[in-house]
Amino acid sequence: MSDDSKALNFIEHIVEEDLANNFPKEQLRFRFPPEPNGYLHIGHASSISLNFGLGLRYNAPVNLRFDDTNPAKEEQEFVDAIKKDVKWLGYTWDTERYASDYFQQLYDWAIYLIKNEKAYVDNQSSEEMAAQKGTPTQPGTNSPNRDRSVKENLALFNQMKNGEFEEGTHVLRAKIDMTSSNMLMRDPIMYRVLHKAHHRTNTDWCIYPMYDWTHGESDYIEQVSHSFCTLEFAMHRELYDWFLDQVYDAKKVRPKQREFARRNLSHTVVSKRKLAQLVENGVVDSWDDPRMPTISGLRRRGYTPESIRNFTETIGIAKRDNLIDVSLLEFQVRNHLNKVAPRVMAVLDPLKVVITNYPEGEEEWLDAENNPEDESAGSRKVPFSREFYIEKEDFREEANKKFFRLKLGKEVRLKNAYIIKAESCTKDTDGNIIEVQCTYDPKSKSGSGTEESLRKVKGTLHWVSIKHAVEAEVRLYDRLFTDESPDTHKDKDFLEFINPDSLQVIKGFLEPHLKDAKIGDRVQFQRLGYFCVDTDSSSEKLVFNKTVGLRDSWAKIAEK
RNA sequence: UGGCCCAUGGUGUAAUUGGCAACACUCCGGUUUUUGGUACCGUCAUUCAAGGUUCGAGUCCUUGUGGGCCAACCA
Repeated sequence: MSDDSKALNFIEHIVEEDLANNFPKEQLRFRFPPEPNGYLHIGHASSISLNFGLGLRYNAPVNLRFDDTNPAKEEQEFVDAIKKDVKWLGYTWDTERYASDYFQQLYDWAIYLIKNEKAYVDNQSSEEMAAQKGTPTQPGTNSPNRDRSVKENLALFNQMKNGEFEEGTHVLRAKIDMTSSNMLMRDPIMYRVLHKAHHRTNTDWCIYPMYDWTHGESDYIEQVSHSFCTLEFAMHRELYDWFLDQVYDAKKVRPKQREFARRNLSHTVVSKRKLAQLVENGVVDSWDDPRMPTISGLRRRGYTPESIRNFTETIGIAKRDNLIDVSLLEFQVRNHLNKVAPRVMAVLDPLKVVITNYPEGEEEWLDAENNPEDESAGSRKVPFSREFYIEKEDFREEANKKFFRLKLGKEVRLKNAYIIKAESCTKDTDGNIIEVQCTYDPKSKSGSGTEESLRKVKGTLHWVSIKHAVEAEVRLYDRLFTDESPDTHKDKDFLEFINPDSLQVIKGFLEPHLKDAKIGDRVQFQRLGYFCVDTDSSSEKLVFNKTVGLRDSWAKIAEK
């Protein structure tokens, strides 16, 4: 998976440098630390690939750690979903950890800080504390409670822990520097009172540690050597280090925080909060709606773990702002599915064709190759008869030379079958073409080896015998947002850019063996794209999702 | 008015740490093809700007310009 010949990203350079400076390779340890307050998305995939990729590269353990310090937002449902997604992506964690496992240790350390006069209880309102905080250009002022005695702080903190105070009335603060140019160093809050049940510790605690107090210490407890997070935490590093300094034992590994830029994908949002809004507002059906950029949404859409991993590898890791074009993601699914997806025929916008010189009532089962990219995939039989469907857009009464498909008086090959010639067509009262009459060349059967079968005709069409067709619901997806970067407009909310046509549900006609398709099966509808069987599918009602279309150079020609 | 981070083709990353700007995608053009798919070939940047150091600068220095981040009892 990690190829030594491949260029290193800046994170890997940092690790290499540490190794070169005699950091013991056996002490390398990483972690992936999601908060269980939502589902993982494509942005997390980068972080997952980075951390687990590092683990694979250096044969080092990687912990899955849930950053569960806020019981108001976190749920077991999310823990389960996150574990499922990481596994599905193909990664294995060393141990499953929870920040909540460390509540007692964190509490003990907090007492230690109080005793060292590095922390104090503040019982001002949040408004008062905010006022004292100052601004980025103006220093803050000290809290009147900053010089409380150790004894008093200990007593108050104990009361906080024992549930004697209401939420919002008391906090424990680190005593650092109210004049620091880094706002986070202006006596940050370590603990707040929250009378809420936690999904793991239930009501054991009513004081909960804040992120900054928890994260670095958790890394330290787990002896994580390198702690990678996104750029918005860069300013937190100073605080991360300060908290570590308070408890650090020089004989142990001292975790190092470094930051990388979060990956932004075009035409979507990559923020748990905003994705949650899409679900709550009913813009999509669920977190795993196939239009969502969540791991579960991509899975349901038909993406493979390999394609997502290859995507994260090709987009890399860096520190600059970015907006990754979805085409890089789409390329990876096509690339993988091209190798593994069986080819089948399906008509999504049917036009009836009748072969006037083909015997009525007769049918033939023709050989069809399952995958030209994979000989071992073998072949199957497809039924052919006098009446079948082709796509409406594959027929025109007349068209110019660039149109290789069926037109009156011209020939076209039916994939795996015969060469046919359009003779005439019939229309309804509105002038819509409703049927095309053709003749076929009986000697032109695919694979028969006859001179006629070897004839070259410019176009080849997919088709489905009407009598044998299996019907299915087919869900076609378009990008969720009309703007390539919907959440970067100062004057407009991202919800204003919702694409109203992101989902189109149609009826498709499939070749018969597809009636046994199972949920999750991925196939290529030839000439159309890759599709997979949706979780809503059943034996009574087949449901397919369009994963991604094939590259379509005809569409580009047709536009001109 | 402060602090921190960043700047390489249309997009995303590289560049043996000072030595011929590379890879993938996209776009455009072509070859092959019983998928207008796949595969294959080709075109597309003197690295934000201006100075400086150097035999030599994407890489180091200075200044400027542009962008992002920083004041939740969120993570």
